Amino acid sequence: MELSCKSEYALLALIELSASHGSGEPMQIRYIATQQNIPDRYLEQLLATLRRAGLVRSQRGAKGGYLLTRDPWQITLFEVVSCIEGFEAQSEPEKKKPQTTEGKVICETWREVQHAAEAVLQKYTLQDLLERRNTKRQVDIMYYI
Amino acid sequence: MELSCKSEYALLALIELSASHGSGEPMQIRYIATQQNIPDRYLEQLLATLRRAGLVRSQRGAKGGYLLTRDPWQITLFEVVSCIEGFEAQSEPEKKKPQTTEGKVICETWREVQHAAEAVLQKYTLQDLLERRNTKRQVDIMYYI
DNA sequence: TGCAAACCCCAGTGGGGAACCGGAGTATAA
DNA sequence: TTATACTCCGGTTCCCCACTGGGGTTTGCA
Repeated sequence: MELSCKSEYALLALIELSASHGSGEPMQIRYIATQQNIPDRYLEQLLATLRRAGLVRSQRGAKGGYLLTRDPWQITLFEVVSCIEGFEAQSEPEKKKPQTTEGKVICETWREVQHAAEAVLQKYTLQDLLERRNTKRQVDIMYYI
Repeated sequence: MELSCKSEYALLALIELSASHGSGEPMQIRYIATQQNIPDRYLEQLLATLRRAGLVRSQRGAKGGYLLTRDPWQITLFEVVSCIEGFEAQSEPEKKKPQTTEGKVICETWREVQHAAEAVLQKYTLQDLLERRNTKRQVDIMYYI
């Protein structure tokens, strides 16, 4: 039930990328890392995972960095956390524990819990997070004045 | 998003206790453990946690064992997993990380996910699990014939 | 052409928690 | 009184998360 550090970092980075997505300029790991203070060598690995999943693409060399492959409203939070957390591929034919009837009942019920959680993650996109951040910033400015 | 072994064991044990709750007879750790094949010394610790949380009570000595303190329909799955997983007491004034605006947005969104999951756990009781087990057993018997 | 800036890959480490085991102690029914 | 159960406290093993390091390779630019 806890949000892992990994997923949080990934989401933070993707929000940052979403914000500058209009410009078409790639954004560097170093910049994102200092901006959200995430350990940069760690963020590098997360971005590599996101790249392999096709959510971002990278530009190597000087003036390189990362870019979203799709627009922010086309990327759901579910895609992000499921690729980072890696909960696909449990359809492999190895996890067959000979469980009791009670075990099956619990398992089914838990699937219902998971489904409810995933439904929430499905309905939000990076765009939504970005907009919420922007309105929140507006509020902060109002208080500041 | 994964159901921990701990919670699964605890739920299995509580289903077992629910099944015999009408009799008023206490049920031994050993019996539950072999029935659901759970390591018995481990189950002991889980039951101790449940006892401290007030979900079960214990009868020491010969012919002792564990009993539910309430009827099965009065115990929600949420109570069980939250006391086993121990996610209460984060209202302590220590977890205040100076997070960015983006961090807060993610945090709020995640809370919504948690809330959706908890809602499912709130609506089911041990009674429900027990009934689902019973109907499932009926089905198994039908197939057997 | 050189070189620095960026990404890429792989291999660790260490700290903490999950899962589990053992043993000595205590309460209780028979 | 004794066998049977729970109780308490500690230790162990294993694994994974978060993080670090040390090599690369690719690329823009002076």
